[in-house]
Amino acid sequence: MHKKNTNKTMQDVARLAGVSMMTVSRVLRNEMKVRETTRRKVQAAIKELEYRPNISARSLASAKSHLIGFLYQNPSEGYVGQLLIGAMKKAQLRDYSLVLSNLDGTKTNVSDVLKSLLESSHVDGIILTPPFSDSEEILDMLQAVQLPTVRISPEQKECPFPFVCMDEAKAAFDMTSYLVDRGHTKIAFIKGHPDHSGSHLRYDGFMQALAAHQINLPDHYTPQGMFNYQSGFEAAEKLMLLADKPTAIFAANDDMAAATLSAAQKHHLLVPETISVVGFDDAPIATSIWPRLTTVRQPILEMAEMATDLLIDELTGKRDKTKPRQNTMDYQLTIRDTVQSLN
Amino acid sequence: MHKKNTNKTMQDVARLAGVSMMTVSRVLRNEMKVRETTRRKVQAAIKELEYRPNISARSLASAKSHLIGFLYQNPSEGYVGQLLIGAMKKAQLRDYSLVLSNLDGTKTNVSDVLKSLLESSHVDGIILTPPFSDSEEILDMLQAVQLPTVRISPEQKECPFPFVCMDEAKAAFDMTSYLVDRGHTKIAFIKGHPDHSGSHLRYDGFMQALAAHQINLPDHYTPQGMFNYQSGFEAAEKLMLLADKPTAIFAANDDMAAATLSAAQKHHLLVPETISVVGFDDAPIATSIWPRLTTVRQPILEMAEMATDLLIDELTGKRDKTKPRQNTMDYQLTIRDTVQSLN
DNA sequence: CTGAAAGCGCTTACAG
DNA sequence: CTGAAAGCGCTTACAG
Repeated sequence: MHKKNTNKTMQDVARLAGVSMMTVSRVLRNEMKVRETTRRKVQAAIKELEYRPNISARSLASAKSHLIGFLYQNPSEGYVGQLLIGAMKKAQLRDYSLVLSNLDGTKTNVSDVLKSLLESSHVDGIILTPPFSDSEEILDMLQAVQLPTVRISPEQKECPFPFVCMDEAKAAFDMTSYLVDRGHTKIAFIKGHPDHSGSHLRYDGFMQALAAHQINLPDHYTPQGMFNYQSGFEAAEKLMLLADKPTAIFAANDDMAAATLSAAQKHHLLVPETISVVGFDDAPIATSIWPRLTTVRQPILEMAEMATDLLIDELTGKRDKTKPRQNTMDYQLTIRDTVQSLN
Repeated sequence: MHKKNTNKTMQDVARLAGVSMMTVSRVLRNEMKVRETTRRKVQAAIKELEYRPNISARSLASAKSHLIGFLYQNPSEGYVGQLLIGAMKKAQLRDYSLVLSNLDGTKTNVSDVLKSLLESSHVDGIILTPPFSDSEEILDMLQAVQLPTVRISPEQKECPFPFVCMDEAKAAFDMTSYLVDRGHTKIAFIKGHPDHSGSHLRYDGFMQALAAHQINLPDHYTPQGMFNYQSGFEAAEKLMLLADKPTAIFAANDDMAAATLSAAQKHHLLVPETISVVGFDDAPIATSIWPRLTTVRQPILEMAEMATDLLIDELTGKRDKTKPRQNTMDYQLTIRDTVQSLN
């Protein structure tokens, strides 16, 4: 019953357009070597018949699965969620599906998990998200099997796989400067998960800004967090218990910034009156807390979309040679309500 | 290169096991009519060859896509996220893939979106999440095309499609009673999105508990929310501005309960000392805020898993006639730190 | 309980 | 620029 539109086949289109299946196939795959008039005839026939190619048949014949593996870990739900939505959207648009692979609990043998993913799913390509974008183990394996791969926010730019990233160090530098401009000199920084390159980049930017403004960094002002809420809460509490409290806390991501707000509440510190807080990402949580978080907006969704496009271009041989394989996107300081000016 | 394991085909297994492809296929699909000794031989061969069936070939031959449509809307990210994880996990386990369809921006023509999903994706079945589990428009369409469908947390139990739910009214009743037992009599309720059946069920349970305990409900004590943070925040503020403030607020879901905590902070009300707050769902946010939220734990993930199983059983003809098609799962009051006893 | 044959709807070389 | 043939790896009737 619901197959009424299913039984229109390439043969039908070919017949209606007065060409061979081969030509229809060419038009469908956007190959260049088709005469313009022929192309139009075929496209008209496709439209009239409401023809939809059968993905299974295509996959079988081409020995391609039209599946993309999406490797992730989940320290920060909001971040990964955005990434996923962007990738999913683009994939769907271009007739690919995502196979999600959560490598959370697998500290020991990431490569085993990857291997079984490759064997069982027959993915055509891989999207790597932090911290896997910089995992030598994974990168080596992928290169060995020559599986097209694209990376999101890697630190290592030399690796041959294309990527899309953001200048996280510069963004952290700018955010720190913003704080300094508002009169803050006692600024603490909650570090992110050490496996994630973003942690280092953001920390570096913070340190550089401090140096540039000749600001001293007191002891104990850079507690370690893990990018999740719990670790951020604990790190923030340490800071709040210090005799010489900071006037501003820069958390390496929004989840930890949100946790810092909670910790402030627990310790009866008013944000931003008593203590200013800024985050990084502009994840959904940034506007789901009160006060709304001042943070660095990363175009997370757009980064995922671009990465997915890059990969599919490569898979379909549509790679535009003029398009860069290394893309650095813009960020933006998003000023909301968690910073007080001391001037 | 990465296809080393791909080229093992059913033919190879058949040869090694000394049977026909037909028999291998039967074993693979767990059909009953295979002699036990034959089955073992085949299974051994599969194992030895590390044979993995080619999904595309199977789909093509069987005219089934092995795709399941997952319809959702996104008022509460945490809730949908859990649902998604559960469904995804089970689907993957049983060789199915999910096609996500977000019906958020499409107030007007849900049926158009559904129609195009059916035509373009050739899904074998559908998982309906709230509020679509009760959408007559969608239910009618799905029945018309006879597409196997399973529903999560519907209100209408009469519809022929199987479902899995929870006794939300009873859970709300219990939570309200819990508040009453702790001496609260001035209890407000922030209502959920009117399209979601859960909103009514939870509200009903709340009202019944009040009646059972002969507690009066002051005017303005049941502001309307929409299940998201923003609406919860506004509703909570209204309550906090009342001359006759409640001592406890029951938000119809955790997102709105979290917002209530934020609103309390804005208005310098201490939780739970000055005002108690409870939620519903036990979504991830419940423990990502401070104080940690007392709430009703719904087994969201498990519900999605069961629903997916139900659907795949039906799709593969494995439906166990003894298994109920209507499943009501257990809930649990999860007591954390946002309720103060007045006794 | 088991098998030989046909075919699912495409794409891939290979010609022209 | 276009086409005829073969085949991708399974499952579906149909026999026995």
